Amino acid sequence: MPHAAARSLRAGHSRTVLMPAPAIPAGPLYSAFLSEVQGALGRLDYTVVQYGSVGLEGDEAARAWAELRPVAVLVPGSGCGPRGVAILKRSGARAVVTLGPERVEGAHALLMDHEAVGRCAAAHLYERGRRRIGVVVPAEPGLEPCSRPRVAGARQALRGTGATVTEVPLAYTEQSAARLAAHWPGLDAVFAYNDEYAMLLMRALQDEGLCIPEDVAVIGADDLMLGRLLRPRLSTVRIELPSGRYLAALVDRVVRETGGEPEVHRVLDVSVVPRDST
Amino acid sequence: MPHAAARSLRAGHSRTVLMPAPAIPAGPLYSAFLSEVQGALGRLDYTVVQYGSVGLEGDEAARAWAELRPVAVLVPGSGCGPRGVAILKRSGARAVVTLGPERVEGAHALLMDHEAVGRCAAAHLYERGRRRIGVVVPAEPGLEPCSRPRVAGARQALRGTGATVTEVPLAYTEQSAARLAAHWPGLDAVFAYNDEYAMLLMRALQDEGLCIPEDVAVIGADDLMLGRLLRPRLSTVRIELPSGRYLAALVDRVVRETGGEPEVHRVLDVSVVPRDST
DNA sequence: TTGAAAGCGTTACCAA
DNA sequence: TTGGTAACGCTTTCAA
Repeated sequence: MPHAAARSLRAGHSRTVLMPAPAIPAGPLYSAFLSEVQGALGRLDYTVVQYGSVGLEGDEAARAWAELRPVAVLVPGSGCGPRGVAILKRSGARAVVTLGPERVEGAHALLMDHEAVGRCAAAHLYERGRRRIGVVVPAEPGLEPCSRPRVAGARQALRGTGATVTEVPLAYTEQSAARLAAHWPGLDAVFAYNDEYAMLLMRALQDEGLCIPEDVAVIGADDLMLGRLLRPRLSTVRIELPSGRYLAALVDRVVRETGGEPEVHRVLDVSVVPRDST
Repeated sequence: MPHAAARSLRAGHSRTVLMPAPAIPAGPLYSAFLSEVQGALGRLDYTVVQYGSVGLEGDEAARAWAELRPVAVLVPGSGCGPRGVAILKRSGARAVVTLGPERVEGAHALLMDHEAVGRCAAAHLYERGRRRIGVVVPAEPGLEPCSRPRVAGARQALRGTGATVTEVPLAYTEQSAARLAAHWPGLDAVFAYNDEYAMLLMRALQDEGLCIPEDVAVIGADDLMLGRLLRPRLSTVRIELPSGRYLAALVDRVVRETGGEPEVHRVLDVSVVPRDST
């Protein structure tokens, strides 16, 4: 019964790819992507390990990861700054790839362009004739890295059109949604961050007697099954992540050809799925 | 910059707790539980590692896990038989804990009593006067370990009452649900496996002109937010997993006091949340 | 108080 | 072909 630690000590390197667990439990879309990546890397003979680095801050976390001497690290969100990347590389990591809305100095990046999501949703609402457009900002902590760029994207898309963008804070509770609906700030459309927040908000608005889409158009994101089941059917922004194979291949290539400039890949394929709620 | 492998090699043991990633991407309930466990074990100074063992079969998988010489292994579902447990213990694992519907020889068990879920749902439907009761069996592979016991539990609860239990296969697609609703086998109630399948089925039944709960009572499970947002509001079986701290404490105790018989803990706290769909 | 050496399980390499 | 040895990085132990 071999001993992995001894082997990698002797060899001076391992085939471990480390994926620090995201701080927020991932949604269905992202966790499907992660398990695809796991499968694909496994088929390339890497050992994929998700590391739960609870409550470690910044460089602390990177140091903890470095102790495992992974050959590659896939960092979700903004879990690692430039200093962290340097620590990892110094410890022998051949590839550090960040998955998130912004790139990090020294690391390869799969740039998840959440601004595009916001742009896409806002443009769709504008085309539908809406001019007072809200963008839901979830109150749950840890979602800012996604929600901020979505707001920014919506603003971009509507710059110079005369349409207004209003941030709409919303917690994922019926109470919060009811309160919002009761004091609805007269918006004629809202991009609800994702399909789940959209369902929550739609129900609250309907309970207040507002008609969707006549009084308020609602669009979600992620194209979850539940959107198709709602009435009116929920319009949504479909977000396509790259395939797990794609990321696995990137990691493998970078690991092999050790040198080379960090690559930046824009990876969110975004498209409106218009249905009945807008 | 210390080297974890060298340290654990020298020390002869590690503080790594291994959690093989479940074959099926976990639902919101279970993944929240897992990240609680991670946090709690982290606070007890264990290093929690999720290992993506893609496509390894039975003892193969156990051998791969054993190579990492974890001090404890938390095996979800039925990922490991008695032989696997023996392999792990021989490799030095002080605690092997299975999380699933049935116990495994030699391992401690957190017994997730899915039969209780089925019993609870069926009893509720019976109390509501229903006699021709369906139980959804998801067509998606990998859910059997949960769905089988739920069916069995429903049968148990209704044994000798004269009520009938019918298995209702259903894939998680609108098409499958529509087909089922179009040829609805005249059942007056259905336990839909969970809230998501319930939403899918409810919509399909409504689209066929059936009234809920008058024509068909529908109950889900998991008490997700979406059930509260549906109309009629979805009755559901709330399932409470133990706290992460509980499992972490169990692991810690077993690791310290090395000997001792395997413990079996029944851990699903199950209760009906009656709403408007039954 | 500081420093040197042994040994954990592997594997690469060299000698027989 | 086979077998023995050294070295990977760390910790523990023992000696100066």
